[in-house]
Amino acid sequence: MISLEQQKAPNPEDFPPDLEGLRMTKQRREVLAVILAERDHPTANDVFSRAQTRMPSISLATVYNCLEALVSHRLVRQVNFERESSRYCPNLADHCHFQDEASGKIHDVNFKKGVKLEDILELPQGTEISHLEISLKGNFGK
Amino acid sequence: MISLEQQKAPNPEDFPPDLEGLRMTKQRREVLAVILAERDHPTANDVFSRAQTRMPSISLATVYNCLEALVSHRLVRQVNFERESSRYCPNLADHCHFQDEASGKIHDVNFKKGVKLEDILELPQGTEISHLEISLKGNFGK
DNA sequence: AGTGTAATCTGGAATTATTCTAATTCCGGC
DNA sequence: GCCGGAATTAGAATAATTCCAGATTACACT
Ligand SMILES: [Mn+2]
Ligand SMILES: [Mn+2]
Ligand SMILES: [Zn+2]
Ligand SMILES: [Zn+2]
Repeated sequence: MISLEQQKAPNPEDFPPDLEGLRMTKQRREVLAVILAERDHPTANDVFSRAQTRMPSISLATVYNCLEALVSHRLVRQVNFERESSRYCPNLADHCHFQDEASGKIHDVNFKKGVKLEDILELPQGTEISHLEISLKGNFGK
Repeated sequence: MISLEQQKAPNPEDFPPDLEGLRMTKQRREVLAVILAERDHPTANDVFSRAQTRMPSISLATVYNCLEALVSHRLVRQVNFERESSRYCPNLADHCHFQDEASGKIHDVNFKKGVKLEDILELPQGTEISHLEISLKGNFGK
């Protein structure tokens, strides 16, 4: 498991051949390394450009394939803001996203301790949540 | 203001000439009436088909224009689920959306009384939220 | 090492929701 | 009734993503 505290860019070669049941190909390693290297929520195109610097032959279709594989194996999170292009996030902790309207930057926002969604939403008995996305926009303080 | 409890489809002619500062044209009335008539979160295309039954000359571009006008004047809410096409909702109360994976249906979900977002999220001092979207998927109970 | 097989990768075409454009029509005020 | 701006329209354009079909690679077994 890759720590989020990790500061320097991970070396793609360091990933085991099989992560969470996903066979790690050269391209998947590179895409994952790109996403872990910076926590700026890049788009597929951003990932493509960055991956190309070390792997000039990678194709955009492959980046999409890898992202889909990584997301479905829960190694990366897909982040959506309204109808903008999807972004990708290496933070696997429960969190949501805030886009600062002035800078365009997307910030991770954690839930306060002990908060459960069932506590704040009027969900009928027996509801099971399989997917949740919370997206905020505005002026991010500090 | 149009009540949400309203059961029968509203007559487009009943809307005043100016709603929330938005000039109500024939097409905008029709689009709004379509959205108020059923609470099923139709897509732009759904709205287009329905509007055509009473107004065969309306164009899809106009439906998009009207939706954008209605949304930006807060008469209608735009609802997004991941990368699916946008849907439109007449419920102006604070609420979020739950898509039942079995039926595909989208349900409105209210917040419990007295819940404030600041209570559950770790937002830095001075943050101002201008837009918020919460989308859930799973098995909707009941 | 060599072979078979399935998975993956690739470049380009296709898809599709949405936006843009430019011409026409409409509307409220004079 | 006329003017000017706003709205509508059909169709073209855009852009993110997905699909496709052939080439490449990786793994399993000999
Ligand atoms: Mn700010
Ligand atoms: Mn159900
Ligand atoms: Zn994140
Ligand atoms: Zn709704």
